[in-house]
Amino acid sequence: MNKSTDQGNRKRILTIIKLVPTGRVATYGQIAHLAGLPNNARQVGSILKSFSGPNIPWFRIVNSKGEISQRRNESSQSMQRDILEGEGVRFTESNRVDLSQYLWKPC
DNA sequence: AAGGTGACTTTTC
DNA sequence: TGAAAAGCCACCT
Repeated sequence: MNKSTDQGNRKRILTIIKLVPTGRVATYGQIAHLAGLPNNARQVGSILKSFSGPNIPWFRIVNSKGEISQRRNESSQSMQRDILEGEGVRFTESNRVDLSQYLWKPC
């Protein structure tokens, strides 16, 4: 495996994220799995942290509990929730989304 | 080069 | 049910 492979993984992950439709969410692990990196959920978060480009619906990625992951700078967290609610995603009283309802199921 | 870190997940109690 | 621990792996010091 060479250097270009790693960058290819990054590109693959971003490509998958772009496929998540409006009003739906996906988990870090799910994205990693679809990108062919089954045990690299953490890397998905790592990439989203460093790369915030256009056309990347980063806000549709939540953790396995259906909640918005905690981060150093919490400014983007409230923004993430606002955007999702704007797309019709409802949050429970425990600040989680119902994955059985909103989780993206690729066909 | 070796050890710490983190926008995670799964298992264990 | 839920908190805590263990597992994981690319990145950064």
